[in-house]
Amino acid sequence: MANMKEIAKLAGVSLGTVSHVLNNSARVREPMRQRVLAAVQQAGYQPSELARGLRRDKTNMIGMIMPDITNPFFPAVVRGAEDVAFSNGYRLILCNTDNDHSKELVHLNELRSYLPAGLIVIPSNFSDLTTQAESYRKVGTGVVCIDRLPRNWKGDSVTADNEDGAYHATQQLIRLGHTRLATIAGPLHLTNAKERLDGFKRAVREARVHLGPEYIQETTFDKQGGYLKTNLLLRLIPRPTAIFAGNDMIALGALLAIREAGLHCPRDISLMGFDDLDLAETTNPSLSSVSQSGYQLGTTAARILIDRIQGDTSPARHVVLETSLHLRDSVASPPEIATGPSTPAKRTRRRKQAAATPA
Amino acid sequence: MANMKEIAKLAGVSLGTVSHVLNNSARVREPMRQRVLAAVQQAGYQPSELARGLRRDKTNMIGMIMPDITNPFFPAVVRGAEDVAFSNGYRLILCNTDNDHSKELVHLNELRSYLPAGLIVIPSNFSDLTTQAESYRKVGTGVVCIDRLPRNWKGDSVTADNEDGAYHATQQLIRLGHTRLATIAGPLHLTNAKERLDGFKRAVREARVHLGPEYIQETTFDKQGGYLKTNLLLRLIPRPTAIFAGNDMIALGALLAIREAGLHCPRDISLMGFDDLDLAETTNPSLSSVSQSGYQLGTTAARILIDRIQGDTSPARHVVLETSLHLRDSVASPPEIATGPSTPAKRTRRRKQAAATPA
DNA sequence: CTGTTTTTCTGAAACGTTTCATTTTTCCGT
DNA sequence: ACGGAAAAATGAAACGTTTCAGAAAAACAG
Repeated sequence: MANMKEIAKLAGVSLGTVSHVLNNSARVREPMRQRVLAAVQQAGYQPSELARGLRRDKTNMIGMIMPDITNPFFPAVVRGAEDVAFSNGYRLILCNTDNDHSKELVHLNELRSYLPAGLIVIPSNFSDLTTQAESYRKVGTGVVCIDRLPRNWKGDSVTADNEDGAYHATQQLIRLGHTRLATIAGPLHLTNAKERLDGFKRAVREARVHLGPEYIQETTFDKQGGYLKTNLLLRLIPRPTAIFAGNDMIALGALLAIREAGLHCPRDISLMGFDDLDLAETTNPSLSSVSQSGYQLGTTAARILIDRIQGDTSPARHVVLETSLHLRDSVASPPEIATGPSTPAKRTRRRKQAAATPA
Repeated sequence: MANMKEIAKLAGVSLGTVSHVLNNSARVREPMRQRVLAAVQQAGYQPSELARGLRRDKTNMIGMIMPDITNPFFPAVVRGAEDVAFSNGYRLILCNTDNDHSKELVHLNELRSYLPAGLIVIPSNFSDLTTQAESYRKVGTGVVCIDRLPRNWKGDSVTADNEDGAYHATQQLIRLGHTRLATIAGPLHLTNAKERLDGFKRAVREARVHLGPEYIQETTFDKQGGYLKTNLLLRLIPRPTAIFAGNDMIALGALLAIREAGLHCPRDISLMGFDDLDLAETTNPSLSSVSQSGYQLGTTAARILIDRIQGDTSPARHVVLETSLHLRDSVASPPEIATGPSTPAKRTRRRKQAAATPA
């Protein structure tokens, strides 16, 4: 491929001038500028990002580190990030950690040798990101953390309003008449799982409903976890009439367990999920869920990162995205109260606006 | 970050020696080698991939170009590719084309400036990949094409055995007694959609079933397409008793249309999908589908690419992966033949082994 | 016109590697 | 112990940019 030297010769100018034209790094008089541009055009010249990165000590690549692209919530996040990154001239390097913090560490270290402009990270379990990000920041590389935060995270972050979403979802169950509530939370060392449980608890507390500890289960964020814990919950006496699941995968497992137990959702038991994955509307019954926009998570993170790259040095931003409640067929009034066919109409309730908390 | 010069000084050797130790590019006596390794260890040195790529005229990045990571079939492909790429020291750069060939072209061009070691591409609609790949290959960059092939593709490829999968799925419907078959194919300019239709037709022909052209519909690979075309099919007289959908998204739309028409699947009409997405087992009824491994598609492509990078110059390989039939609740015998509760047991039938066709 | 200031342009150094032609060291046979 | 061959180590050039100090050109004031 052509290089700058050839362009310089072709345009009859010096190397430096070509560079200045290409980067607007100095005034160049119009006729000369045009000659350069013409030569670039003619040769189909593209600057080498490698040489550029080497010289500038920074490339236009953004490392995206996440647990597993195969998890149905994450692709939208990646897509969001890629869209704004690409349109600003940045490329995404994808890394899967499988929620293993040592694998995360490996990625974090190896990415250094590419001098990425920034990092977008969905931290793994027990992530040590806080320390690592410090060392990245020292060399001027931004790191923004999304979806969930590692211990002591002080940097930029974008998350959903998990507490609020869970609170309103639970409140809705209570409003329908449920008093025997249960929840299956995700791993509580993850901030998002913890916040959702907190929201659930707040709604329960405010409604002055008493709940034995056995009605609050913790498990992994997957179908199997939901299945096993639901089997436990279904054996409790009295049996819960509504389950709030920490995410849709858990809810899916719960649905399976409910069906296997010969029970019927929502007649015998209501079910609420979190994330509002695509599959929520195709299950049987369709799954009510707290909706959060993965895409927006991604775009927002990329936006912040690019701002930082371009010199924004304001204090750490903590963007919290609104959620909305998506009611479908999996929730209804509890058996004792049920009045005829009690499937509430599909509807969506908006939550508070996204809030950016500077400092 | 430390560079080679510092390591050289630290170890008391020359720059070249450090490089030779790191790359095994020349014999270095053991004591010296040890001193270098120790210095590397001590300084936590990592070679700059930028400098390395610049000098070698090739990086260890692999460009992965696909329509949309948000399409539920693709994340597994990416994951497969990333797994074998990463474990061989390569990184994945992700690009979405939205099935737009001009966007694909942009990506193809911009990726050049990173000197990627190779490209894995799921071509967009009307892709001009064949031409582009030629110019990449000229500079020693491998390109492997997966899932579907652009016009005149002669290079390495990995695809599923679409024809065979569709053939056996259709055969199964026929075996159950269906004679009024219909299919909703994907966009027929895509090779995979075309092959699936071919398989369908072959099974129909072999069974000596006659099918009017109105029983064969073409649409986009999405829910909406399936929904609309199913509405058409349901109005035909006689109404088809089984629909083979070009993929699971189309099947999903079909399911919706069937339900809305007041019909019941599989009692009134059987439905078969393709891809066997995760959601196939959570729909109501669960969806029978031709299963193909996206993950394997990804790993195989990456494997081939890395072989090429390491100097494999054998003729183009065309790997065709087996599919398997995943029967669930959405298929049963047609109404006229039905004998009691006719839900066939869940089972999986293996198809022929993966075949590599060297040239 | 001339000297000064301002603007534009140039050329070389530097970024951190790999690689190749040389030099230095080691090894071996006599 | 010596000379020559083989092996090991070295140093500089090159990859394609950006950037900086300085040269050249233009603009301006008197």
